[in-house]
Amino acid sequence: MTQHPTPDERRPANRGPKAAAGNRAALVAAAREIYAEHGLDAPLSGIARRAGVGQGVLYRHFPDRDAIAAAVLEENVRQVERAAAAEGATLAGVLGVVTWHLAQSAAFIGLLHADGTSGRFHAHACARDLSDRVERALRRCLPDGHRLGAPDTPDDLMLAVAMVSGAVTGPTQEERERRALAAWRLLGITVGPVRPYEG
Amino acid sequence: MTQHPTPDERRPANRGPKAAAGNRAALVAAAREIYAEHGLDAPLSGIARRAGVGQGVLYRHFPDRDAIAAAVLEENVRQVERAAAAEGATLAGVLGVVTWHLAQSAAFIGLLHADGTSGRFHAHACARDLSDRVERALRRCLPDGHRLGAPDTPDDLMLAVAMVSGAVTGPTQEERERRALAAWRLLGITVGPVRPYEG
Amino acid sequence: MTQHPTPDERRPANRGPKAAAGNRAALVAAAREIYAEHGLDAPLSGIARRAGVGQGVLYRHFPDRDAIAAAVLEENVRQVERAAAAEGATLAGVLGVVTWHLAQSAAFIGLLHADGTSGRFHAHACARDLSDRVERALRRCLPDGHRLGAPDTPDDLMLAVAMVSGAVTGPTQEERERRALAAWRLLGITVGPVRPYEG
Amino acid sequence: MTQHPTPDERRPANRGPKAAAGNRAALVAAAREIYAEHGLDAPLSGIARRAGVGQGVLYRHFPDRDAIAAAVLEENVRQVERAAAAEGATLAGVLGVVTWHLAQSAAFIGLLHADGTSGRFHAHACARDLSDRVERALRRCLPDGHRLGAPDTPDDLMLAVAMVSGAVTGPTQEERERRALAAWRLLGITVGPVRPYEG
DNA sequence: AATGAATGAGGATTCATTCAT
DNA sequence: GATGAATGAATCCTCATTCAT
Repeated sequence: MTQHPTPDERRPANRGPKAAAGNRAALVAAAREIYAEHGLDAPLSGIARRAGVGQGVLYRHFPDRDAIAAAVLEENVRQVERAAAAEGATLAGVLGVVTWHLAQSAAFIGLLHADGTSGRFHAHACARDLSDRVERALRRCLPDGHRLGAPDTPDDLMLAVAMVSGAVTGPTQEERERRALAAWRLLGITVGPVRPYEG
Repeated sequence: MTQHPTPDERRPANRGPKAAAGNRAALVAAAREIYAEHGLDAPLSGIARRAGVGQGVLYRHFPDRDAIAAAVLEENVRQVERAAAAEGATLAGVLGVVTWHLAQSAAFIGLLHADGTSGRFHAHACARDLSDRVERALRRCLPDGHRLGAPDTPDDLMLAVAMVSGAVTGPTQEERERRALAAWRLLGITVGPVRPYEG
Repeated sequence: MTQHPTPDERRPANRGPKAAAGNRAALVAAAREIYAEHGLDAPLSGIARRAGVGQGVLYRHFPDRDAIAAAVLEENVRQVERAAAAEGATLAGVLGVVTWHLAQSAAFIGLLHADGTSGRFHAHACARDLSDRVERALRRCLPDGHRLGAPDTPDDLMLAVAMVSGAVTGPTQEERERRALAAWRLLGITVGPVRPYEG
Repeated sequence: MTQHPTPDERRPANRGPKAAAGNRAALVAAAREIYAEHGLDAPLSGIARRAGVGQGVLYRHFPDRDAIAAAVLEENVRQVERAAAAEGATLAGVLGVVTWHLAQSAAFIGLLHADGTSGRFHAHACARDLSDRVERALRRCLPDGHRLGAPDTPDDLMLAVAMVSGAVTGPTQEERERRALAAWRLLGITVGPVRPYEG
C-alpha cells in the first residue's frame, strides 16, 4: 500500500537464486575495497552499489554493519591461521602475512582497536574472537623459549602487532608496507616476505 | 525541551563581544571531552551543547569539522613544544607528555593517522603541520648521537610515536597508559612520567 | 541463516502439486496466528515463514495483502454462517460465536472497520461482502418481532457488533472476552457461550 | 564529509526562529488532518510536507512518532477536560464533545485501543495517561447515583466510549457522527450536541 | 556577535513484489 | 508448482550547515 515497486517499469533483471553465492562473494570483495578506501565507516550503500546488487541483498546476507565487516576479516584471519598451520611455518613468515593484511586494509587494523571507544565495529564479541584467533595462530609459531628478538612475554606479541598497525599509514599500499617493515625493524623483530597467504 | 521549544522565553542573552574568547575556549574544552568520549566522529551539535553555546558560534569560530579538531590538538601540541623548550628538557620527559596526550584523547591519535584513508580529519595540510611541530619538538631533545636506545634515524622518532599510538586502546585512561608504557618498553625507549605539561 | 545462505544445500524439495491445498491451509492458519499476535499490518514474509513455505507460494495463492486477510476471515464468517444455519440456532448462540472471533483476532475486528480510512484492509468490496454475510446470518436468527432486548431495527444488529468490537481490547484473550461480555451486557443483549463453532 | 547540503543552490528560505511556534502548530494541524485521512500509521514525512516544513523540524519538535500523536490528542483531551470543568457541565454535554472528537479523528479512537497489540501508538504510558484524563473528566460529571441510563458502574463509562468508538466508521464526518449517535442511543445514553468545545 | 530553529541530503533499514531456477 | 533470492522504493532518522532574528 505504501510501497510503489515501480509497477510495470523494466526491472534491472533478477539474476535469480543462482547468483546468491556470487553476490555474497561480490559483496565481501566490494566491502574489502571500500573499507580499504574509505575506512570502516563507509556507507553500506556504496558497498552494495560496487557489488552491483540492491541494498536488500546486502541485508539478506549480512544482518548488520558488523556482520559484513566480520565477513571481510574472516577471510584475512583464516589466511593467517592457514599460514600458521602450514608445514614449516615460522613466526617470521606468519608475521609477513599479517603485515600484508595490515597494509592492505584499514578494516584489519580496526579489528585491533575494537575497544568500543570509537564508533566503529561495535561487535566486540566478534572482534574479540577474531583478534584472539590471530593471537592463537601467532603463538603457535613462537619459538620455544619464546623470545621475539627482545625479551618478551606472549602478550607482547599482539601488542607488537598493534604497534605496527599504528605505524601503517600512507596513501599507497607500498608506502604502508614500507612503514610497517620499518616498524618491525624498530622492534627488532624479523618478518618474512610481506604477502598474502596463498594456501 | 524539544517538546516545548518555549519560543516565548527570554533568549539567554547575548553576552556581547566580550564573551567571544571565552566561547572559543569553552568550545575547545567541550570538544576535547566529547572527542575523548565519543571519538572524532561525534556530532558537532554535542560539542556546542556541552560548551553551552549555539551551533552558530561553533561555526563562527571554526569554519569546518577539521578546524575544531585542529584547535583541540593545537593545545596538545603547544604543550609538547613548551615541554621540549623548557629548561632541562629531556627526550624521556617530553615523550611522557606525548604519551599522556595519546592516552587521553583519540583526537591526538587521529592526528598521526590523518592520511585521508579513514573518514576522519581531512585537513591534511593542517594535520601535517601539527605533526611536524611535534616532530621538531622531539628532535630538539634528541641526544647528540641521536640514538633512542636502539640504532635509529631521526625519522624513527615519529614512527615510534605512531607505533605507540597503535598500542593505545582500552576503555579507561589507566588501561591506555599501561599499554602505552608497555609499548615504549618493547621499543626499548625510556619515557618519563606520563603527565600533561603544566608549563 | 542469513549469515550463511548455504546456496549449495539441497533445496527443501518441491513437494509437487499435491501440496498446494495443504500449503494454502497452512498459510491461512499462519496468517491467523500472525494477525492475532501482530495485527493486520504484520509483514507478509512472517506469514510465509510460519507457514513453512516460500514467499512465492503466498503470492500464488493470494494476489495481494487483502486476499490473505480475506481468506482468514472467510473461515470465521463461514463458521458464523454455519452456526446460524444449524438446527435450533439462536441469536444468543450465534452472537457467542461472533464474540469469540472478535476476541480472538484483530483481523475480524478490522473487517468491521474497513472503510478505507485506516491503512488496513483496503479491499472494500471484499470486506463489504464478508460483513454482509455476517449480517445476513445474524438476521436469520432474529426473533420474529426482532427486538434485541431494547427496541431496535435490524440495522442495529451490526451496529451492536461493531460497538462490541470497539470494546475488545487487552493483551489476553481472556481479558478481551471479559470486555466483550461486559459490552453486550451494557447493550442489554444476551449472548450464549463464547466459543468457536465446531460444526 | 558524507553530507552534501546542496552547497550553493538556492535554499527554499529559512523563515527563521520566529516561525518556530507557528511551525509547531502547523505540524499538529497537519498531523491531525493526516491522521484523520490515513490513520495513525501515516508516514511522518507526509505530515512535515503538509505542514510546509522540513523533516528535521518535525523531529526537533517531536522526538518520536508517539510524541506527535500525543500532541494531537493533547488538544482533544484538553477540550474534554475544559468542557467537563465548565460551569454547568453535564455528562451529556461532555459526551457530545467526546463524540465529536471520535468522529473527527482516527487518532482519538486509536487512543482507546492502545493496548500494544497493534503496532500503533507505542507510548502506552502516554496513551494511558491521556485515556485516564478523559475518564476522570467524565466521572466528574456523573450524576450522584451514577446511572448512565441503565444500571452501571463508573467503569462502564469508558467501556461505553470504547463501544461508540467501534461504531464510528464511514467515509465522511457526517456519516461517522450519525453512527456514533445511533450507538449512544442503543446504549440508552443521552448525549448533547456533537461539537467541539470552544471554551 | 550570539542564538538556535530550519533545511534537506544522506544513510540505515524494511518489506512488498517479482522471477530465475 | 515451489523456492527463496533479488530488487529497490519508501520510511525513519540524523546531522552538517545556513540564516533570520
